[in-house]
Amino acid sequence: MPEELSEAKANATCAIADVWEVLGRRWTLHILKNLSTRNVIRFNELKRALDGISSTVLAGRLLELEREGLVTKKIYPEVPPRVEYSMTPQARELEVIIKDLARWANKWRRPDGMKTAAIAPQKK
Amino acid sequence: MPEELSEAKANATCAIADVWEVLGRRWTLHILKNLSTRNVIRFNELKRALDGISSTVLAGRLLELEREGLVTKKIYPEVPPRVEYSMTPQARELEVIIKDLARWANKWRRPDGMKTAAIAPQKK
DNA sequence: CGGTATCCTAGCTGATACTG
DNA sequence: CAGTATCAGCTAGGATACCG
Repeated sequence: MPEELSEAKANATCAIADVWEVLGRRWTLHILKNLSTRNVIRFNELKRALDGISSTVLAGRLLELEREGLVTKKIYPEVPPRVEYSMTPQARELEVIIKDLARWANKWRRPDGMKTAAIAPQKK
Repeated sequence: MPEELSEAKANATCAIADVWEVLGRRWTLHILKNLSTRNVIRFNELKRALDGISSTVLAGRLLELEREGLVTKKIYPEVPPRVEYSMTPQARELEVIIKDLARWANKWRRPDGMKTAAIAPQKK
């Protein structure tokens, strides 16, 4: 009777809604991707990896992800300061789904248009 | 040998990027949800179902979805005009993944904050 | 009915500082 | 190093009006 599967009138997307809002934002997916390849990563390290993102935005994205329970930050009271970000188990599970999505995307990749330039994050 | 699974440096999200841009936009998920419950649906019918969306935006979203190959429109040269929208097989496959996502979202539904209030029990 | 054409605004995004 | 504060630009989204 879990209606996650059989709902017909209520909105199944409700629960997704807020996560979706975060995931849909710029850079978020790329941040997650970078996190997924390493266990932990530091702020500027991540910033360099993304190259093009500003501190402002990166900090914002990370905060959102943290609030959604997808990322945890660990602060080391040192000087110079060190902060390590990592994915939560929740995010690890999401990772799997995103890979399904990636597989799906590759499978149906537009054979004609080819508008999906290999790298291009999605600027502008 | 398909590295959709094992990639470690390239961006797996690349292929997703443009679909993501569409899926991440407002209303899109809801449109898809409505389409998924019915085989075909007409413009204003959909508009009523979403209630709150403007013609401008709905038309835009539908066009985007069509371009992504997720939706097809069928125009009947009648008067008054009738246009039916439906999901493509590609979208049907995506539907499965989105349900996985919904399941994931429900599973990890914030037990504490409860900011994701299904129907918002408390205010603000 | 099923859209387009216009216009307007909130807010995301980014650049540029500046701190602990 | 790891951010915040501030300001500016652009654009997605919505309201409104109109047409085939």
